[in-house]
Amino acid sequence: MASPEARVEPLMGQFHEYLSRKQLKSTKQRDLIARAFFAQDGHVSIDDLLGLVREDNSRIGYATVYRTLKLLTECGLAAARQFGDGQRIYEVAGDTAHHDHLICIECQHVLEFENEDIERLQDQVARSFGFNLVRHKLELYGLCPKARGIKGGSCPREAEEKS
Amino acid sequence: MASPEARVEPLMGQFHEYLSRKQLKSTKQRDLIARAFFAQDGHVSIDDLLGLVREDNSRIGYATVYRTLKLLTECGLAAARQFGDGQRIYEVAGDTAHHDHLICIECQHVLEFENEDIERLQDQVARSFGFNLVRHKLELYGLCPKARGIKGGSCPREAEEKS
DNA sequence: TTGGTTGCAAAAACTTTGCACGGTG
DNA sequence: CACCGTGCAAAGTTTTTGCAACCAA
Repeated sequence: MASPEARVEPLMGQFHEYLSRKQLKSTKQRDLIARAFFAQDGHVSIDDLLGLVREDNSRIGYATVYRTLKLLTECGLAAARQFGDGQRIYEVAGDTAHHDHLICIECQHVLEFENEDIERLQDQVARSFGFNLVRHKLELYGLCPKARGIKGGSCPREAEEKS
Repeated sequence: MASPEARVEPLMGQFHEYLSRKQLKSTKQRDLIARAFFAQDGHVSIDDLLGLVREDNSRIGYATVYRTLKLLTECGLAAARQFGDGQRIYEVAGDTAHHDHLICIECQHVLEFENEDIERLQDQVARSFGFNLVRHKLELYGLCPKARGIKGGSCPREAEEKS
């Protein structure tokens, strides 16, 4: 997967595209917040993000961060999460928009895949409920060949680490 | 999957076991709340749950519901979850494996669905990578009929609130 | 110019906590 | 009986909203 730095620009592009499609405006604040968000590797809380953007512009307030994150969520570039009883956090979801994940529960390796048939069915399901599908998240958890004990089966993680 | 009714007793058993292991007490309120929670099919918000238990005992307050749900989370019988920007909701642990979610990004309503074709394809995909599929998580995000501006289109959330 | 946008502060929503009383072990 | 749990209300947190000034298109 792309490193955090490398993905920032493409994601900014998607964000701007969404803004103009919706006739919304690009502003310094939105850009600053979105950029800081995309550059994060893992999960960010509102406070984290506010702290980051205030390094650049100390006058930014919570409201703008909340509003921008809401926009990012609407266009599928961010996803709200909550682990346990902790506070709400956001994660970059842009890279999950067009491919899905296959995760080995043994070695934790994550493979990405795409499958048109599944996407088509997802669309059908959404339509059958009267919904217009915007994005999706699909995660498959299973055992990789090695973990299954297949002789010669390789663990995708090990195979990759050699490179 | 076990029907909601069928699983209540075993889960109550686990809960009581946890309580006694931790030297905590069983009380009418805890039982009432836990039972109502386990009997739910999908997701429950604190408010839903409070409403349910108040049918039986109108003097129960938020605090007790929060405290009980915290206990249930600690012992792994409940999981806090958050879809989009909506409020925190809880679901019965282990209940996520067998249905998927369709979420409106406008009104935050969550519908559950099952689709055998999708599941079959997921299995195929996993197999094509040499994986043995154990479980999955699929979330579809879109706009409900009303949010799409369809005249007469109803928001699932509103439709539900009438009942 | 015409809206959408921002920052601030106030309001609302959501959770947690302190305390006196009540109930379980 | 000792102590944990409960309900209530108050306190804390987190998130949203109203509004006048501002800024991008």
